[in-house]
Amino acid sequence: MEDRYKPQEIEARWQAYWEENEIFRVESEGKDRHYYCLEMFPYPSGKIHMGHVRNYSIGDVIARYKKMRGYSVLHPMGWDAFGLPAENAAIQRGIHPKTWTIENTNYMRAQLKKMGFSYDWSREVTTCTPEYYRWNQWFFLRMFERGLAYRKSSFVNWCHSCGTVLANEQVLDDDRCWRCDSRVVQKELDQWFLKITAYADELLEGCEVLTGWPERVTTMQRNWIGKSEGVEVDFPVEGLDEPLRIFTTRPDTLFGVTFMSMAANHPLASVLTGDKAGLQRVRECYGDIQAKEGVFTGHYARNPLTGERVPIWVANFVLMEYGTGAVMAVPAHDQRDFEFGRKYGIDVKVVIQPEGEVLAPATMTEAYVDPGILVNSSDFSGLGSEEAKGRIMDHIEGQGLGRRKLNYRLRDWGVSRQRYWGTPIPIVYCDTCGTVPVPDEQLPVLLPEDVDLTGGGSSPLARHEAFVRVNCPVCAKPARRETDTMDTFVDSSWYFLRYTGQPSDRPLDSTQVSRWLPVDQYIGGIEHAVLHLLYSRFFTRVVRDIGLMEVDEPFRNLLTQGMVIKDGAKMSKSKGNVVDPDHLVGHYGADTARLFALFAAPPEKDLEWSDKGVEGAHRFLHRVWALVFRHSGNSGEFEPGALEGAGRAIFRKTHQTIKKVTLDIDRDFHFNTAIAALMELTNDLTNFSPATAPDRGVMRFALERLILMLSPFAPHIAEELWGGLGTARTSVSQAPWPSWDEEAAREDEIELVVQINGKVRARAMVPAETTEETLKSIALSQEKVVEALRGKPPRRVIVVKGRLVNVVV
RNA sequence: GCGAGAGUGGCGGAACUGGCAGACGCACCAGACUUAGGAUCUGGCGGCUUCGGCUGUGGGGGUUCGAGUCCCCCCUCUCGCACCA
Repeated sequence: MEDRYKPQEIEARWQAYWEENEIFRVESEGKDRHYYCLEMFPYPSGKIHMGHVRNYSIGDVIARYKKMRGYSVLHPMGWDAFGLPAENAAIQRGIHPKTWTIENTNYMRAQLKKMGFSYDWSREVTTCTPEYYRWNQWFFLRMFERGLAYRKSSFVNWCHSCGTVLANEQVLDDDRCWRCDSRVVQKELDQWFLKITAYADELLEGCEVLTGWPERVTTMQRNWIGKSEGVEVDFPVEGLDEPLRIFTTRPDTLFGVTFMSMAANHPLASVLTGDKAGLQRVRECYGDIQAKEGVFTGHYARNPLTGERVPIWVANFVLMEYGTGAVMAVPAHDQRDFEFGRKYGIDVKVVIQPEGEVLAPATMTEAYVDPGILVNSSDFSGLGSEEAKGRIMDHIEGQGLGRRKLNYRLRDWGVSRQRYWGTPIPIVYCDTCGTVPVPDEQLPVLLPEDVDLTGGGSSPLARHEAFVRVNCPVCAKPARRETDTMDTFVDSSWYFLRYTGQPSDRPLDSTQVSRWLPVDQYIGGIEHAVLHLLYSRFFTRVVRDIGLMEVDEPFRNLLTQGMVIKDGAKMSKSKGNVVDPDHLVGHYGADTARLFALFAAPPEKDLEWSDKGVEGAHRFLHRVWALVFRHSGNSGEFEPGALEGAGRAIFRKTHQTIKKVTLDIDRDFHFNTAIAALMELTNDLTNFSPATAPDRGVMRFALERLILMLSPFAPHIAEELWGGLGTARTSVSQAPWPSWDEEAAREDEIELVVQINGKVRARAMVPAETTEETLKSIALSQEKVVEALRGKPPRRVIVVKGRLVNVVV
């Protein structure tokens, strides 16, 4: 073995070895223990960045560790390869999106291989290939059959200059297009939707069983789904046949209604309101969080419970998107209604009194929104507000005035994109037959390659005559294809199923899915807390209901890694604080890059990048190399029970380190402290000079275990050192993870801390098994303790076995 | 505003069920080897100190023999949601 650590010379060699010997290929057969370790696949934007390095280093440690623990590990990688940047590159640089994408995947695959990640590349998935996206189409058709994919008119973000729809996240803060900076407008278009709301309840309830997910992620999903239980009530409108329907979660305040308010874009708003200028004024501050603007319609409604006549207003803060677009207003018990009512001089009627207090409309400064006792509420007066909710809802339903209703914040998922680089939606429009699904046997609907992307205006596919023209699958008359493509979140909603098996005639291999799913550990960024992770949970249930598998939840455990930041800010080109993984790997090697990414912070926290810290990680690897080199020829027999002195201490430290590293990985993947423990062991070994044969044996024993434990973090150097230790062996990645012996790890001496009144005053080395009585007498005989006691007996003595004695004087 | 999380040396971060605060690494200081050091090795490294100690985990109070850890109040920061009726 070389005397100096030269990562550039060894890393490529081991990468080739792993590849040639298919070390990380996982078999599909066998009844062994298996483990599915998955990291979010990247968008092939060109090069991997530090976020990828960190994400994939975390996953790789887990995968390699589980493999050493005897699991069959499925650890795949692929490409989220459809998407907008490919089209932009085409427009800006004249490269075809496919060429651009494939070139990027080739480059990035090479980068990932240079990082030494243990992927089973035979399972690679690329979503922009017909072999993959035909199954997007297949799933879409199954959803269409079930009424889960439907078309409706809806408002979208539209950029005139780019001639296309923008996703919400592609619209900048001031309503400008992220690409061309022109104004984005709302435009009504026919769009395809997937009916995720049909699963709203199940997705919500599923959050309960996701105990392996960070709580904040399930909380965000719960909030996103936004279920609320309430009641819909019809308020008759004077002079109108049609009642005004409202939704409320506070039926207990129904007796306190003093006006009604509706959204400015409510269908009745323009019908009822005479003051068109006022209506326009309200409309202009629709959704403005500061404002409380309203206009009186001139009409009145009748409270169906009380018969009271209440004015109907249009208010800017009432949203058409939620509930029925109209609300009953209770100024006494709703802060918005209170502010609105004050501004426009509307009555406040108190119907809930807090205990031990009496609210009066004249003196209230804010709405009382908490529970209390009902007053002025007919037969319901005197009830607690929580109880009253149920009773009043019963009454409303019994009288036929309304019905209980669940409302969700969650909207159906709009998947239409007026883009080229995506999955064509497999639908044909026929003048005779209407909306016709493309038959399965005609899939895939291929994305044509000869398109004009530079034209602007309409979507590229809509301009592609040969694509658009088609004969109707039902009546064979000329018809037109749907020219929208699918949101790329469709691609990423089921790719983890496709990794388990890639049959050419079916979307997935049910046997393999049931073998591997759910994913044991999923690792990725928090930015997908709702979007990708919610869509995948939805898709998984659809695939289940189609009958292809029995999985409910796709990801059993989720680890959301923190951002990589530098100089206090997220790495970005515009801030000029990016670290290029290529340079890093070229200079220090992949092992150093991995080690630092794992050492500098626990995975779920943000990681502050430090060039100096990287050098520290690099130095550590040099020290390990030098240590192994120095002792590579050493060996010797030893009897653990017979060890003494330094040799015994090293033996114990080795067992302690195995224990700590194993538990740190198993409990929360705290690699930073695991690596710190390996550094400690290395420091101890560096200071250990074995002089006897048993000592040399202990050194070798310790080095072997050090290398085994280092291997998931820094696999290349571990392979090389494993070989450097001499005897013929297989790849270190195929060696079993070391185990520890509690007995051997136990300290035989401890430093007893002696406190007086809780302050450390003395220390003494004592055998670890010393009894409490003896510890007490040792403590009391300490010079400082004797001084402090001055002959008097201690007030109290607390003995913590194996740790300390506190003498209270 | 609501919800969640976090505040520990110059920095990143350790500290299991309350029991030696600051592991490990970085930076820094001193020394060794050197023509040289931005290489390597050794040692030191929270603050104050009359060298006995004192003090210290955002601030204040409390429980306890003992609090970074538990309880109450306050401050700051980060993230998420933000008129959801």
